[in-house]
Amino acid sequence: MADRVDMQYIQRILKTHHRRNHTKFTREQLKSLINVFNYEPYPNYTTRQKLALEINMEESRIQIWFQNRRARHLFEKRSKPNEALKSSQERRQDNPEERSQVRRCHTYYNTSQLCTLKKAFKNNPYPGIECREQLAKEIGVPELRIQVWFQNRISRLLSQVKEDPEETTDSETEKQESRVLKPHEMR
DNA sequence: ACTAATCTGATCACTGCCCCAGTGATCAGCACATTAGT
Repeated sequence: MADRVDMQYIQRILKTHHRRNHTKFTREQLKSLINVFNYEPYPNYTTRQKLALEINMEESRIQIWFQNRRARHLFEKRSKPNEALKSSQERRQDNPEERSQVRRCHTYYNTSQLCTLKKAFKNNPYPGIECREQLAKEIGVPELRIQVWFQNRISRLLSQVKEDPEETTDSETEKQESRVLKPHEMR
């Protein structure tokens, strides 16, 4: 019985799990991105926004590009440890100015927005791009903030389940959330 | 094959409340994260 319920759950998620379109950067955009990366591999929000305007690309795509670029760079440089990128923590220790560096403004969700997000999470903890965009439009928050909200929520739920797998609750919502499957377990 | 997109877990940063829990933002990923579009 439980297996059948899970299958329905999995099928529903797979059906609605769509990725964002693959972004194709132009040669000029890549040139600008690489230039910035070479002297600032950890650009703050202000820098990313400025760059976004400059190359006419969403700031969220730029943030992801830098994450992927750092991952490749760190992988390539692992054989030469002294050339590795400094972590953000190390950089902050080196440079007190870094401590006041601009992070993106904290997003505050009101009760109604949170209610919508929680309802959506209950229905599908791994929403695809269409679903996230619809939610973003519905509650008036950028799509990437929705993605981060879901990432934090699933992450905290999974670590909570790991910490106390025996935990049982009477709440139907929590019961449903506690049987969340990881994406690779769905395939 | 290359690389953008996504996921997980850890940690930072800030808020509201009174010392720490809650939560959004950011980051790495080490038998070198995985998945999927081009």
